[in-house]
Amino acid sequence: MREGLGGESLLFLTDEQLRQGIEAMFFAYRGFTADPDRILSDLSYGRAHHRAVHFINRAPGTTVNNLLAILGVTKQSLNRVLRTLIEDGLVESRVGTEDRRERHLHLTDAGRALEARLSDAQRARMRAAYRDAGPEAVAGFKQVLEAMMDADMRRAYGKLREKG
Amino acid sequence: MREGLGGESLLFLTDEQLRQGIEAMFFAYRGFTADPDRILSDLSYGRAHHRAVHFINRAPGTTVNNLLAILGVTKQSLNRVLRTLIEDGLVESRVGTEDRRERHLHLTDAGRALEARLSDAQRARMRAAYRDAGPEAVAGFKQVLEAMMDADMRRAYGKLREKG
DNA sequence: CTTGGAGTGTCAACAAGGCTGACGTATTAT
DNA sequence: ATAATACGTCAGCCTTGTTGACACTCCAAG
Repeated sequence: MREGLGGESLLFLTDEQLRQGIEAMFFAYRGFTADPDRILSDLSYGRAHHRAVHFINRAPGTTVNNLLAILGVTKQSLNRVLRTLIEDGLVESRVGTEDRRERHLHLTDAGRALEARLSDAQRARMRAAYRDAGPEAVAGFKQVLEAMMDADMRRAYGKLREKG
Repeated sequence: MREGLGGESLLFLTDEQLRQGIEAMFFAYRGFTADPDRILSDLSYGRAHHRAVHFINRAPGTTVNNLLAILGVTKQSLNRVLRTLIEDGLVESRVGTEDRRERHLHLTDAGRALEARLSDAQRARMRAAYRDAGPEAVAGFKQVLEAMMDADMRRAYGKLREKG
């Protein structure tokens, strides 16, 4: 099996290398969420609100069930977040026309404004990291992350990429 | 500024590319924590316990303050986790010899066993992802993650790498 | 037209794991 | 002596996750 790779070095698969990757993920994820978290705490929102707003912006008109699957939480959990966002006028819930049981979610202008604010903060850090690392590193970064996802999340991710 | 990079393509810095990276981080982090989370929930432990055990294993004899800085939580939060780990005989807290105010943390045999179990699960996924992506991708992956960290976390990460 | 099931919303209760603030107690440093 | 440090702990609050139960609307199949 190792020989099947044509004798190339497999040193990048040592436990120590893997552990470094694990720790890198941990520390990097903290940085990844730090900037939006600061903005959110001023508004007494949390990460769950950010995630909802992000994916509603990404796929306007998405149904609650759809969002549930992407976010991987229970409807009760999502509903609590969604309710505050609707009350605060950031999200609009429209009864479906084809299937009137469904609620289609859209951002209001205020919602889009918040999304942009959060996105900008998060993208600024990503942009700096991407620029520091360069295009080849970025390609590798995405490749590893995609391989790390659960199969169903990889599918969801793929669908979102198509839309982009 | 763009010209300063020698005219190379900067398409990897578009907002759409950045957004894909953001979503990749989100989905990948879920996969990253999924396997240990399953093990932990059977033991009525959480991610916080995993993190503590991981870093105590990584830097045996570390002090509480040290761990606090690495984990980025309050001492009250850490203490709650640490207390259960000590009660359950997974972690040992030894009074410092030089400075007797300090408590030095060590894993017991049982603690090491749990750490290994969690590590193995997490590493298995990382190893699969690394192997799928290949060594060049892994190098890029780490480069981007490191660039994404806060400065102080990058320092902490560097220190841990030296030890490894 | 009735009935089952899907999609949704909501109530209640609970737990993990963050947070702040305050206080106590060794121990060390000044 | 006094101040600062390291740690533990109590109390209380928040977000965000969980289960379980129940009701409502609406679609589709019988």
